[in-house]
Amino acid sequence: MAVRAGLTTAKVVDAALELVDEQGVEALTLAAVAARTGVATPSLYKHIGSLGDLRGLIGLRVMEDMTRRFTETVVGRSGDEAVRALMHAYRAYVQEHPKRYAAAPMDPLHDELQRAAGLKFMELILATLRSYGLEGSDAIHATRRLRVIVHGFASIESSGGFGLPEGLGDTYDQLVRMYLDDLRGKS
Amino acid sequence: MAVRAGLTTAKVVDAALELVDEQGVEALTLAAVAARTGVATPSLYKHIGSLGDLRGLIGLRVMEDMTRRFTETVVGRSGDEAVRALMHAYRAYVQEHPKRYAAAPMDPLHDELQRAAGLKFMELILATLRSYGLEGSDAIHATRRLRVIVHGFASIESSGGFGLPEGLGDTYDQLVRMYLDDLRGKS
DNA sequence: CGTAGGTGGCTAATGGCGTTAGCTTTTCAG
DNA sequence: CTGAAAAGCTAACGCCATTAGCCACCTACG
Repeated sequence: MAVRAGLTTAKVVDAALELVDEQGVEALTLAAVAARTGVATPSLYKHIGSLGDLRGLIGLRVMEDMTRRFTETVVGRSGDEAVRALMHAYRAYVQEHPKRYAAAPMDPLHDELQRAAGLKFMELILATLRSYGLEGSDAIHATRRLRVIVHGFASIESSGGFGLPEGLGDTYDQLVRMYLDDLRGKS
Repeated sequence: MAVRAGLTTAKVVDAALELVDEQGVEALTLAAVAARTGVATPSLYKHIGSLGDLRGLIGLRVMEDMTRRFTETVVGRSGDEAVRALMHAYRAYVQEHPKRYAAAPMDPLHDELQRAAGLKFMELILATLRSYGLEGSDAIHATRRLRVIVHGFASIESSGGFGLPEGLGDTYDQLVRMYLDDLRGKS
């Protein structure tokens, strides 16, 4: 009689991600996800291996989501315009999902599950910088510098780390300009 | 007969910080702190209000420790030399205590307990930038930019977020130079 | 149309944790 | 020397993750 919930791993991740968006990573609990999906807690184990696994899946999802959006943003652009678009898309994503950002893996390359997604993101940055003709380690350093800036800003902003929200857009514009000036000065 | 442990709040924080340094923030548990201090778990409540409080105290301690060290570093220097010293001291601290950095509060200004320490750190940055003669919001933006860079780099490095450790010092040097070039260009 | 097996759900139970209550013992001020 | 505050303890509760074992549904195959 009673119809089944019809869960899948993807639906569990969906619910978990909603929960994180609404209440933050600390609130991510199997009990809460089970309640949200209308199932008893142990039933989740039919779809995920553990809470740690679920965290990994959420991180993967976020990373893929970000990379997909940023790719759409960057495609068809080049040079400074592409870099500006990428950096602003990064901030916009984190502003839209501030709680979620804390669930994004900072070291995707060291996780078997997330490695492919991490590489894809790295390659997106490299591709965005292509028109600057950077070679070898110069390209790596430039990628790292960009990542430091976007992550540093997003990390602080999403956790309310800037005292006042006033003029944050200006601060970010300055960071983007600083990065581009530096990039041009080296090319 | 049996001699008392003679705990104090400070000693509890000491033990907790050691634990964090050794095993990471996720391992911070009242049970573990109790074991390390040779006391039963509930006894800790004579010295702290809750686990959350202890986390706040640890964050405060780290922030004060950082500010103290950076102040020693910066005192007696000015201009580019001071900024370079501050930024490198920041990285050095996080390299020495990578796990601990995850326990540092990112929004100290919004916590009653940590606010004073957060302000002190902010003022240290402002003082370090003093010789550039920045006024009003320019000083705020410059402070934010510096914070974004040092936190962004330290955060990624301390969590193993850079694929390879190779050339990380070069990347950081480039970031410092980029920041200084930008600062000079604007002054 | 039926039936066997796999799949997805359930309840019960375990162990670790934070926290509270209430008791005992140490310490030390007067 | 004494009494009370301070600092420890044990017991107990509830929440959580996880495991074991059970049952009902769905489906593929006869």
